[in-house]
Amino acid sequence: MNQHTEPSPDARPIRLLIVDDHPVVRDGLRAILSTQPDFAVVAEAGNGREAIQQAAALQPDIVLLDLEMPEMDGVAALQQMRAQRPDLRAIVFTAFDTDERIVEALKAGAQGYLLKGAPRQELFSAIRVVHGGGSLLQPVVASRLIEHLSQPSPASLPELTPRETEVLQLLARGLQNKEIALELDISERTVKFHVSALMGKLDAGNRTEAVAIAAQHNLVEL
Amino acid sequence: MNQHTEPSPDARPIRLLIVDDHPVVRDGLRAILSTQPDFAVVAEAGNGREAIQQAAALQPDIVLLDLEMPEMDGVAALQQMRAQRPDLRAIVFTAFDTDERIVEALKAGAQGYLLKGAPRQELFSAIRVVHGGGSLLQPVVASRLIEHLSQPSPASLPELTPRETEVLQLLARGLQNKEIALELDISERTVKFHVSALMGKLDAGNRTEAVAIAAQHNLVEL
DNA sequence: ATTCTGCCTGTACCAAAGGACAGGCCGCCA
DNA sequence: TGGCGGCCTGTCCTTTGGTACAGGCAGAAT
Repeated sequence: MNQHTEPSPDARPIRLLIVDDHPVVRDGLRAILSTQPDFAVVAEAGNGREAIQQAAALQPDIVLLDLEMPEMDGVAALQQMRAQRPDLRAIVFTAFDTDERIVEALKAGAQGYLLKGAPRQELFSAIRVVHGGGSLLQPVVASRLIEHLSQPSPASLPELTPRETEVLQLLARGLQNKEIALELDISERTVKFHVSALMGKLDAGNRTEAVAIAAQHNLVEL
Repeated sequence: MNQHTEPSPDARPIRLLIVDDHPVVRDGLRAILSTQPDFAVVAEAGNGREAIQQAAALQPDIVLLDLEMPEMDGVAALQQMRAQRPDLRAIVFTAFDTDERIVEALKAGAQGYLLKGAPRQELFSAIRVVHGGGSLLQPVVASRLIEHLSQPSPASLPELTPRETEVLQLLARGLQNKEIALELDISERTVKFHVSALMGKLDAGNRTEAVAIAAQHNLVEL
């Protein structure tokens, strides 16, 4: 993946669906993309709902979509489309570069993320790469993504003893005290002791909240 | 970020710490990096524990580290180092390209991820970019990351009714039945009813497991 | 008009969870 | 040596959680 796929004019063209709420942008994209012999813009949509219909009707290979739209936003639309056609690939082409938007879009199944303003060659190449099974993020986007991933504060949450950590893992699997006791070969009473300690340290009112908090700080193997 | 930072030979060089369990690799890296006037390899380490000591003692700008190591692996070491020096930046340089490793490393705070075998120019450029505050992933690595993010199966888990979804959210905050009842203005008995339905659909034996499972399929606002 | 489903409620009963209080064993460290 | 922290155990008691069984109401579908 990510290898350079050369345009091959004689092969079947890559079928594209353009989704953006601004007609001007759609026209512009269509014009730019038409210059490439291996691309074919098969449809346009002005919002998420239309996009879903068009995607179902015209079977594009790749959807090029904006995120901010009336009616139904890009992420929701993308989820729908991919639920219907898991093989559909998508490139987000938008002005938004916040980490939340990026993560949302990628989770929804986008294989590419380009910011509006990207040079057209970069857009062309992204389409070909994604069509070839690869994926492509602009470096800026990758940076944002990494910032988002890198854990904000490994601090702030109290230290757990090894034993507490063990108990926490089993707790997260929904085992009850008796079962945990059996698993760790200690008495049920001791398990209660550890669970209480755990709840205290995690500032949880009960075991369920403790697991939720632990999951949030992902110190638990779900 | 990610702009090209040109080498400036007269400026203070970028201080590097090389961490790899193979002496040969360390030697090779040191030799390659020495060809660049703006780099200074200030130390080497053969495992995570050494790396932490060296990082504390010699205050490198950037750590170049392998993941697979005896004594203490790269991820654990990186977490430690960044806990002590949050400004420290790190580039993972390894042969492993599984999505789990990549995500682990990035979560631990790495700003770059290169596979061994990357051309040296790419390595140089990565170091400079990361030192300049940016971050850099090889396209292959970015692809893996995207695959990992894209949700595997929005299906497979049963449909929840709107009411059940509400209850689930509150459940995940650790509220108990009585509190949920108060919140939703229904009887505690009804809450129990919904919780049971929830556990049935999620195939959980108790509320704690239900929350864990829900978190796993991230259908819960933690 | 009937059926189905989501949503709501009740009583009764038993198992599990969690707090209060009290204590023992071991290894580390000043 | 004494103190401290992690770990383990116990009894007693109250509050929650969860199941079983039984039923009502409203809206949508047929």
